[in-house]
Amino acid sequence: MVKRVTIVDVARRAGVSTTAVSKVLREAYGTSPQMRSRVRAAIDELGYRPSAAARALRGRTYTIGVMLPDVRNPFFADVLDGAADHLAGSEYQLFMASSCDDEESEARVADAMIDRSMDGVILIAPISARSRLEHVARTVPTVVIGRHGNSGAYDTVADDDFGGAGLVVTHLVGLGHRAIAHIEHAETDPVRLAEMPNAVRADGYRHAMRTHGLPEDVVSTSYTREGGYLGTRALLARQRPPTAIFAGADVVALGVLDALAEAGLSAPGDFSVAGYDNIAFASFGPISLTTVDQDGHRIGATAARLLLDRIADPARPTTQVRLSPKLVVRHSTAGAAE
Amino acid sequence: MVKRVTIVDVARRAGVSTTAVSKVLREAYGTSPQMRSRVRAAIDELGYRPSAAARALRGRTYTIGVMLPDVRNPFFADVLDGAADHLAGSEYQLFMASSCDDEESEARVADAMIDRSMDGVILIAPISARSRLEHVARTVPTVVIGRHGNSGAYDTVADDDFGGAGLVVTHLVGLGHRAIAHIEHAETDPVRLAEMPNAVRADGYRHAMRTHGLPEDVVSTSYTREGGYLGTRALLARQRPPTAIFAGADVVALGVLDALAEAGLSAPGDFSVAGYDNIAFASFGPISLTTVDQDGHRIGATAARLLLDRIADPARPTTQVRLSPKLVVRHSTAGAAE
DNA sequence: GTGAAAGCGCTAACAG
DNA sequence: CTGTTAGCGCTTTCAC
Repeated sequence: MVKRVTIVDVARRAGVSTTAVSKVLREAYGTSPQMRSRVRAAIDELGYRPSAAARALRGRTYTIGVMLPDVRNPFFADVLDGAADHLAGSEYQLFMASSCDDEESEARVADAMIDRSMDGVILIAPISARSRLEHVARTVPTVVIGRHGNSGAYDTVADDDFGGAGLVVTHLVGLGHRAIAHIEHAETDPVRLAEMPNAVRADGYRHAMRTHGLPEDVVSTSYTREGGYLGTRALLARQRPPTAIFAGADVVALGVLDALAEAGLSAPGDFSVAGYDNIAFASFGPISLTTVDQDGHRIGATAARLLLDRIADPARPTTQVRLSPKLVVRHSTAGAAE
Repeated sequence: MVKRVTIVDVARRAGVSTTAVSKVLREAYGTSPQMRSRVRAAIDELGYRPSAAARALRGRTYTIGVMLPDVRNPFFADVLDGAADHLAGSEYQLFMASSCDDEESEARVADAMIDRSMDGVILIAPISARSRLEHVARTVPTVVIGRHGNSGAYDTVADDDFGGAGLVVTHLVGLGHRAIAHIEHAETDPVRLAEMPNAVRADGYRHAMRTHGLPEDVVSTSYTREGGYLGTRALLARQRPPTAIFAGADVVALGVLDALAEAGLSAPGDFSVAGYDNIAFASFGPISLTTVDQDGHRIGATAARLLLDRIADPARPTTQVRLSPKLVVRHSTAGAAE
């Protein structure tokens, strides 16, 4: 293995001290123009890049960690893109790690980021207890995406899931549907019931249904394709199935369509189906899913911005950003059969 | 921000030297049972975790970097799962970073991993020049996934893309098709033509067509949904379109189906369509795509195994693992119309 | 404006 | 078996 070029090599080549090189590197105060150019020249000639690992011990690592719950959910790709775009051109590098939908693995991932002295972390839709998130946030600048509770320890960026669910219900009611079922991600923990996007969407659904004077009809499974499949099977087994199904996430809606196809049914002919997230596949011709776009790109970019601000000033008061979603009407929803 | 517990705190608490703590941590030679238990107790009481950042300067970081070209391609999720599963239980933590389909961003990502003293890197389907890959491999233990050339500097894990393409052609020929088009990812660089999976698949297609005495019919676009869409539009515009379309990747096949749907056509009624990768959506009811499964999970697990072996012994000779793909027949392919 | 020196948390020689 | 000591590559006082 090749030996790395270090700051000492650069200093020797430029005929200056390592301190000087360090200052030029960080554009710190106290360097003359001619020293800067000599150091820069030496850096280029030698192909020097500072060791982030060594920097970690004293200063920054220029590393930001993103914890995401599920590599497969394409919605998170949009969030990542947004964060990456915001960070492009800066010295920061994004690294992601996925957790496995349980608190222990979330803790392991967050600890791993802390142990590696990352300068900041973005946690996407974490399920961990509030106290745990605050513990992380007290150790490293933290932005939480998706959770609705506000904390004095971390900034948050979330979609208005309550309003977004309302958009879907209103759309379906406008099409003449009255029996509208909602497939949600089962949740029992009281804090998560108040803070997790899935729970807030379910609340928004319930509220909207009540507002329209319609009966609530919630099926609890999980935010996966299988959850949608199982939920739909349960609905189809009823004597009087609903006429419309609002899946809490697009991946769930895919499972709904799976189950319908298996039963020889389709959307919107037999059932209207709507999702949430506007993942790339939602626009896929044969699916053409009506859904809610929560602009993952903007969410990611906002999270990156808040994080850089907090890294710059860890003491600044926390912010909660809530972005407004918009309904994307496609072909999976249509007027209710008489 | 809270101050971290360090090895000094643990040593003081346990009444031993930091060397002793370090040895216990690494299960190194030269510690008595009673010392081990005292140190372990102190670690637990204090909630100590070693700083990977500090370790980086002397020993390992227990960090493995995975560079992937596209977060959106669900096939890579399988590879990641495989690698993560193999690493579960070990001290290693996986971090991923995505590049942007150009050599410069690949270099930036690989350098970022090197700068952070990662113990090893897994590069998924990199497009960089061979010399660049070997440069990386001389700096850090490296496993390359997807590339076919073999190198003395890095291990490789690849699917038998040549054979896999043959499976598809043989399947379609067996169904009675004779006009079979292939949509590939355009490639001009000579090394990539020999090493990249897309190019090898195209070769396998050509070879299989020749073997069956059929005319080659290749459309060059890109391995994206849009590439499939555009390629299909071109095919449909012909006087005599083919009867079957073999897309070089499942995402491409989705674009094919997009274009067909737009033209009021469908698979397998009007055209047989096959893909490659067996991404999760390929099994989605309304799509039900015939495709080739290259077992991403096993590819990822194998890569992780090779990487750990190389980290343990950087001098060992390199290995090239080639995994056999298998055809998954679903409903998007059917007998050719007479 | 510049550089010598100390030290971040850990590991690895080397004595004892 | 155990502890002392010297760094790893960088940043940061603090003299000059």
